[in-house]
Amino acid sequence: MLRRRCCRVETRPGELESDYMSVFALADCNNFYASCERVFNPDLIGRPLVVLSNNDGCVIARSNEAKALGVAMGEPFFKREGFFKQHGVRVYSSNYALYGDMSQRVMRTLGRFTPELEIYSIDEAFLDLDSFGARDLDDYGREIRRTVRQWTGIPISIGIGPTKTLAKIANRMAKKFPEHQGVFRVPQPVAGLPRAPVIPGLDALLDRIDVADVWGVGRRYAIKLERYGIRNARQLKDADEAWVRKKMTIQGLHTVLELRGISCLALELAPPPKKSIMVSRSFGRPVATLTEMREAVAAFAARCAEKLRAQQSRAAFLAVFLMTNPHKDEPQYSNILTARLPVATANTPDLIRLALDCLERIYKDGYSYKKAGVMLSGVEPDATRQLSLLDPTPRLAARQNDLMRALDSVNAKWGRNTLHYAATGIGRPWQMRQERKSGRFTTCWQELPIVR
DNA sequence: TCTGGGGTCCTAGGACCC
DNA sequence: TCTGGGGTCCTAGGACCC
Repeated sequence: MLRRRCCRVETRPGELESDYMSVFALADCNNFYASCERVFNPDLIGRPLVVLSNNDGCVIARSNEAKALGVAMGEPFFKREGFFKQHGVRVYSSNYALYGDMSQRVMRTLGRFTPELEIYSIDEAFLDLDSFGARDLDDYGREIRRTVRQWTGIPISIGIGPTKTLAKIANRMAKKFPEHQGVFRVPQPVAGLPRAPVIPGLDALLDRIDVADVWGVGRRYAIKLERYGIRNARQLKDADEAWVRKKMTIQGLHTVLELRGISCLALELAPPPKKSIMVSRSFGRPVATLTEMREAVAAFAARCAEKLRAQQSRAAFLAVFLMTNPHKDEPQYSNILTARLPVATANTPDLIRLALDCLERIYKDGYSYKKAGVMLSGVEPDATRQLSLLDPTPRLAARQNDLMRALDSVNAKWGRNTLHYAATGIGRPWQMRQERKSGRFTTCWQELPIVR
């Protein structure tokens, strides 16, 4: 998920809207998934612990102790299983119901400290601290951190700075060096024009940051920059604007300006609705029959429809794709087919029907499929949708909407898939493997003992 | 045996039109 | 044989994020 670019600057250098008195904080949960597991199993505190991706494929979160053992992000679990046993590393499947709920608790807590909060990802939020300039911001940061820890059990780090990019860097410092006790601040500009703010100590700080660790610089750009002798954040900050614009597009230029203390990326308070929606999974075991594949694809389509309705939108196009396992020495096949819906819709049966249609046209017998998915595009908010001659009659539309609303509210109350379409299957043998999942500590009353 | 899922934005280039 | 200039729209591919 990435909602990064929302500009406050004009793209032509020299026409910048001055905004250099902003103060951003980035609150980031430490080893979030690992920390969530620990909240409900204190036994894990102080032990090496990893959380695995879907299907228990690879490592996607590590406690500090696991990091210290040299466990890398993204390592395939099967290659490390022996090592984990040997070093007593505790291993968990990902438990998104738990992490999602813990995330909400953290975000609600953070919301008490600022009127303006951007939830950037499951474990990160930007806070607008503009109006707290009179306070000691380091002190305020420590108070936020203490409160989140106390109310949710989750440890966080806080980085503060005049731009989002600098707040990100500050957060890194807060995490990396324990002497800062989880809070680090890049000072506000003390002088200078809006186009050239003066920030004390900035060069010395950025000199210590690898260019690859700058927000917006990925692996590819890091390699490219290195070729031109740019290895750290200070060198990137001082790079020529036109050159950066050419080599890294407008987004790269924004990163450079942000490093200088010129805010280009505003806070996004309400996430804009998604323009495309995808649900895809790798299967827990290979799927080799059309019957099973139909269930899986129907389930993906149904989930897409739920996401669509959750953001009050409809989709005009639907695509189905499937693929075999490229890591295996077996016959390979993959394909994708996109189709237009007669009218933009968020009605689950319509989406399932079209998805199954597409599937039948690309499915080939004789292969073991590893992964499949459904994608929706041409997604528009209900309110602005073009009307069509093919639209269902108002009466039918109202009935469909009522039915979907009822379905969604039952599932919201009693848990996902309490009510579902038969086409999506019951046994679901293709479902993800998650053999090491912790309990649904916060979200599932069904698992509590029933007291009579 | 076993290698995640879900997004966004930008640019270049081709098709097409006048 | 000669063979403009400028605009729009769409798609593919490349980059990024967590």
